[in-house]
Amino acid sequence: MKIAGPSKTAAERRTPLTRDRVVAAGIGLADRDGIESISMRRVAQELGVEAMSLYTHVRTKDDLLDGMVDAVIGEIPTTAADSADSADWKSSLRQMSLAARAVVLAHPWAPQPIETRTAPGPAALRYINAVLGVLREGGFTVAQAHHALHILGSRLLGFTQMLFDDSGDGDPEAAAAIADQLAPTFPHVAEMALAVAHTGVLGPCDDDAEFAFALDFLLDGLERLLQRG
Amino acid sequence: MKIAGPSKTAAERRTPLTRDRVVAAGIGLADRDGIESISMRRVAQELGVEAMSLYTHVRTKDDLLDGMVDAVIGEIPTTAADSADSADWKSSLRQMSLAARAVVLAHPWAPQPIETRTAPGPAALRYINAVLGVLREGGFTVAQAHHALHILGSRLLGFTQMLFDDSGDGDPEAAAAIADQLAPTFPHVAEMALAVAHTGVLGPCDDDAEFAFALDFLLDGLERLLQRG
DNA sequence: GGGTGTAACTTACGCTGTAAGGTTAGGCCT
DNA sequence: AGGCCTAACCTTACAGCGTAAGTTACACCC
Repeated sequence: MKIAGPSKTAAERRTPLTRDRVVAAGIGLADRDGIESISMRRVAQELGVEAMSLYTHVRTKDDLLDGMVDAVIGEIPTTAADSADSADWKSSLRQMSLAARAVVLAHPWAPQPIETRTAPGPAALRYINAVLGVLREGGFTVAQAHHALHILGSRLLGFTQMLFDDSGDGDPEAAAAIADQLAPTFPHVAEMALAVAHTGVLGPCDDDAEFAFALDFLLDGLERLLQRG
Repeated sequence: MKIAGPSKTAAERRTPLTRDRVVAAGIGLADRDGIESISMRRVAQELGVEAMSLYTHVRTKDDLLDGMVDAVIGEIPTTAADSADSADWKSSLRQMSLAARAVVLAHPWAPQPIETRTAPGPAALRYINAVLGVLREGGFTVAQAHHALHILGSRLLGFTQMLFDDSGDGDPEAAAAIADQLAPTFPHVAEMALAVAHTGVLGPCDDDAEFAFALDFLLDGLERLLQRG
């Protein structure tokens, strides 16, 4: 039974679903509520649609995650790779890593699904290709570039995953209490926790410094690798 | 209604559940069927018990994962940290990383839950404490040791997570086909894929070499960091 | 033997991903 | 105009998930 009325075109009734719109809705939801909130029903709800409708545009939930990951990686600019000065591979890679980090900071949920992907999407390939291009034109052999890729590892994608989260919550007093508790059994851990709290790890600010330090450390090492031949 | 019969003690009827037994069952299941097969019902089944019974010994599923992760980390020997020769921090760390890698290879599912933990368990603290001890006694300042921890990152726990899995499946012909397909759009990726396949990445064997190379690269860098002061 | 404590079981709820099939609307051909 | 095709979207259903709440069975102590 259908109620008679002025019929509307599909476009009028709703903007049509597409893979891009589904993926974008997933990214928006993850940005807002975290990666764990991603379910087919929630994403569909975000689009004013039923869960099963998504399957017209996305093969499985994993395919949706693939899309989200690749879209995020696609946000990373690779313009630094286009520098004419091939001797400047170091600052190109530095720029690219920092750009990647900026994107990841905007999508803090991204590292987890990135690390569980099995195959790189087109955007990931494009990015890796750009990195390899910088290295090769900078004088690295194929084998050296391969090593560099392993060494820079996740930092090329902008994240440092720590053994544990040491970005203190900014409360030196609480840190001191924790350190006191740890001291008898784990003196070195306590010592570091205290020091980190004292010297003022102020959230993302000092994490940035730590990221930059580690990145430069690695790039300097690669430079020596290159010079050594 | 109860059928009369010779009553048995709880111990006779079944070996009683404990947190350790639950955790061990989880590890065994994950070793066999992968981390994705871990569900309260499956783990319970492994123990001949109902799912809800696990909650007597484990607060939530996440607590179970915490336990599994910490038990695995607890398998890593830290004897290398007890070396009397404090100048030999480099080989101590090398030994500890390789030992960690051996443990992780025995539990390939471990990296994923490790990376999603938020707080380190006792075994993790013990391990980190041992690493920091080696660094401090080797002459590193607290700040330097902190940097070293960030730089060695996941390698201290024995894993290299790659941007994508480049351990070719050992079929140079297939690799060549893939490379041909990639070449027009991603020439540098294709080049590397071909090279990796040619020079014979033979599965875990060459992954070991790659891991060792990256590890030594980092340790050498740390040594210079130490000497520079 | 009655009370207490503990460990295991049972039931139930609201989620999940997705298979199978139903409905609707527009485009195209005769 | 009538009929069919196709694509998009919806409905229903199922097996599995984590876990809250309530129940039972037994060991032990007074």
